[in-house]
Amino acid sequence: MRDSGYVLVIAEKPRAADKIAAALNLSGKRVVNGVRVWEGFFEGRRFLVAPAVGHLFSLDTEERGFPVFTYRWVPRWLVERRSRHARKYFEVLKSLARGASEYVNACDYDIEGSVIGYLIIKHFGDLSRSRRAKFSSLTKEELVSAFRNLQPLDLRMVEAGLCRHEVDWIWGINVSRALMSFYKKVFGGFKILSAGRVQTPTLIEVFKKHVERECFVPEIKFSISLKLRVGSEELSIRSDFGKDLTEEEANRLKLAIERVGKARVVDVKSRTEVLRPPPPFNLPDLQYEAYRVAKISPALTLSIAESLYLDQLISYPRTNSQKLPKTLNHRAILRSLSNLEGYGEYVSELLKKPSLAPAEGPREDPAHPAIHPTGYLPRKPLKDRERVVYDLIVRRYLASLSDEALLRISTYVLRVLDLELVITSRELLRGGWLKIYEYGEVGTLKKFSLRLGEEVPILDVRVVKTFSKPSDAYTKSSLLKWMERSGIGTEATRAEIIETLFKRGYLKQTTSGIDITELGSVVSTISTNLFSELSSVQLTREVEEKLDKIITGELSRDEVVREVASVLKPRLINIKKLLESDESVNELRRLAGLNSGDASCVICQRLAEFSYEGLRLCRFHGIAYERLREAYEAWSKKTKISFVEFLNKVLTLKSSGKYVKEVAELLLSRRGCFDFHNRL
DNA sequence: GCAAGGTC
Repeated sequence: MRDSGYVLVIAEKPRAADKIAAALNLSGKRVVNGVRVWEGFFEGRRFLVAPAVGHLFSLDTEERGFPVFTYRWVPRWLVERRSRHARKYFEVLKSLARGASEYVNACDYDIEGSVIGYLIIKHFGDLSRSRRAKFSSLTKEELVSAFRNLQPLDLRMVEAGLCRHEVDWIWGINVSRALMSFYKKVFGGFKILSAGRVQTPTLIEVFKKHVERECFVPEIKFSISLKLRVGSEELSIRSDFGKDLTEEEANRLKLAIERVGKARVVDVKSRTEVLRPPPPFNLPDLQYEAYRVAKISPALTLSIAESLYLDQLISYPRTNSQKLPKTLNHRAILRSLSNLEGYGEYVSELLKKPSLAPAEGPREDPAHPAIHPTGYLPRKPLKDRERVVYDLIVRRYLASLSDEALLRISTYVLRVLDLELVITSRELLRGGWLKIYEYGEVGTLKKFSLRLGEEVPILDVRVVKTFSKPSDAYTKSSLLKWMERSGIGTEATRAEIIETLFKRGYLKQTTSGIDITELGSVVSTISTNLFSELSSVQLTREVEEKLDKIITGELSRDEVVREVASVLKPRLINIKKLLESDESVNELRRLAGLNSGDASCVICQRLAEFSYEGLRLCRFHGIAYERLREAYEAWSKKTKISFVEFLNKVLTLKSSGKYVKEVAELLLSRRGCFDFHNRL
């Protein structure tokens, strides 16, 4: 009976199903219910290949409120509004599974792919008649070999994957619900709030940046600005000669340099720097560059890349790889690209090269190669931003196949008095890949030359007073980079999670970048106070370690899930008690960093956590106050300035933080009450 | 409705 049936091969997505069918020579194409499926014989057996569209099942619960630890897998299209499109794939797999005699999970070989295929077979088929196709790329060779050597179902990978889903669900749903209850109790009304293993550490990172920037007091620095005549040109240069100059020292130095009036070249060094071509894009690199070059947000870049991919113009964009397959026919792609306006000349140069080996980066991805143009050309002109992203991908691909660029760097050491001054000339000797990828970061190019022993006239000397600036606010792009560096989220989800933080009203866009809102601060604070694990990237590391142990058989899914529940449950019960009691509003407010009636900041009414000279200050203004004191101490070592003058100066500086300015204003307004000149 | 992860 079994031999009369067919082997149902489950692919993770339609495009993968097409490739698997092509590799196995299954040419019978059918469209069932709008879904492409493939049919034919492979090594004497009847095969049918049908695609999922990522996860077809989702965790869900019927219980309201929290704590909630009961959940089950349900059809995703039933519970997620934006997943209606998954229904037709769900129905087709369900009906094809009925007639199958055997099943092959041929989804991507990672824990999510293992779960996607497993749940489909479990619900619609028969796990005891199932096997796993193990391949790391969708090339014909790998696929044929995978199907000749089908493996038993990878049940430990499946357990690890199921565990990841359950842990994220338990943390996310419970803490989100707790936050919503908190909001209702303390502020009144319903608001959708959320927390999770990836979004909460990201939110807290923005919160920390907010504190760092808004409590920032500029440092003062004195340096000497020199105008030199180099050949026929004037060159301006600023230096403190490696000394932390006081104002007085700087003034003396200025006079001494003016008296000498010239500098002498005492050392000349020249070297050629090789700028290697960049690797082709993975998704994070593309998102970073699209923002840097064209200010397109990471989420929009992904959605544009997605549509270019669906139009067959580029390869699959949700990849982490910076490598291209050895089998890729670069000449064919180049010949095709040469028909596009703007690349023709450069591409013909490339085609003259005897061999074409793309530069590679270290990042890998088991499922997909780096992003590259397919060689298919746009059938109609691309729209503005589509054109920008496509152009970036094409140029980066061409750059990866190009020659190195060469930079001539000459360093001159000048002596004036007993001090040394270094000036650098940078000249591009060979453009190489920079000719097609002009966005390469090479620094300012400035060419000049000097001989050893030459005297350089000093035309002008000034003392310059500068003030330091805080680190930049995050942008969507740099925040995404931070997530990537911290190892949280995946290529496909990071940008979306940043958008979620905006949608919740936790983050806002300002002229200087991303900032946290009042609501975001409240959620950060509660999360830090009550669910500290969720507040750091550490949770992801621990979960990953445990998943690895499930894969090796050292731990079971049940053990891991139970442990998570045992950590969460008492705390959820505790906060629930607070939420149900009428006397606890003040304690709840304290946990959120809000004032609790008795002790509030004299500036902003938040919970007072510091007290200085009888001034009650919240954590923000308290930190700002401390920073002001420290900064004044440093300033007064360098320049004669009274505390009042210092405060007034801080108020005029753009880089002073908001909380710092508020504290400075408060102190100035109360200067009659405090004798702080001497106290500091 | 709430996560994070797939994919359209």
